[in-house]
Amino acid sequence: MSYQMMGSVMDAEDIVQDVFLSLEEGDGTQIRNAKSYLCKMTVNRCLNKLKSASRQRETYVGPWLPEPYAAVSDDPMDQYIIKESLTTAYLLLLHQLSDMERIVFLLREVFTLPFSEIATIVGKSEGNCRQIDYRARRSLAQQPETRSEVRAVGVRHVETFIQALATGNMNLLLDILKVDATLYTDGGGKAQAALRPIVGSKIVARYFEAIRPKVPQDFVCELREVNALPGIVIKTGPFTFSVISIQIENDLISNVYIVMNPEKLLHFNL
DNA sequence: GTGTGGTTACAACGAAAGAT
DNA sequence: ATCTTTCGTTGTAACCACAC
Repeated sequence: MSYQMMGSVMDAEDIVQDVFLSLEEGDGTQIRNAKSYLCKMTVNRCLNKLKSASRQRETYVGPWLPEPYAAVSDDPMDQYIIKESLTTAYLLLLHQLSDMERIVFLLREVFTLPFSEIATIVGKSEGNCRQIDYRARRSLAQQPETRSEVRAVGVRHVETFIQALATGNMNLLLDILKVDATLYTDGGGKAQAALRPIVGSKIVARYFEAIRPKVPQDFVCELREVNALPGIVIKTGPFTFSVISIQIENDLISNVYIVMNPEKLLHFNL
């Protein structure tokens, strides 16, 4: 939930660690409702971080994408966590909501807390929380579906993608991209990236053609699930150069998300 | 005027309690 | 055991206040 709030793996880990640290310091016996108490601590820390994060995001260069998260183990818990709720598209939609809408929505969705408890956690009236949640759900109603059979197609497309990148034959891309496919690149002003989303299969293919010479010669592609979407991790030596994930619609690629911002790729280098 | 956020009202639903 | 009533919760809409 912390990751869904922040859109950042590092921040989420910091917050969770911080919450557990203060739990150890405090006297646990006094806490009657542990679930609600933990939620409140997490929410407060998320809000604090978001206040400073929103200032930074106002000056963010180019499109902002959530930090990519790739499942690395066969741990069933990881598999559970990485399901549809963490797709890049879904996280992007979540981050279109206001902070309060996102908190109320996630407290309801993830922890299935009653509105009375959510109200005490966020310090608002019960009715207001219901309304906030209702409005959040209405905003999210346009959420794209990600069915499992779509994934198999996605993996095939990712392989084609890698082939196109490796050979430079961008015509391969035109066959698997929707005509109105959109490319989102997040360089955060630190890596070379497009300042606006790129729309149209031909223009997207041309973009990849243009950036191909800039990709280090010794790059290695790893086929990985990124934010529950089929994806590619591009590495040069131990360093992650960029992380690409793709969204499938009607058996074709509708959206391509590329994260090149080195700050968002740090945990891939660990 | 418009958008955003809060309050209030109300219908629908399900669970719990009581009556038969 | 089954039916009825009550009550709390939820989803939704309408309205209001405020900032821009």
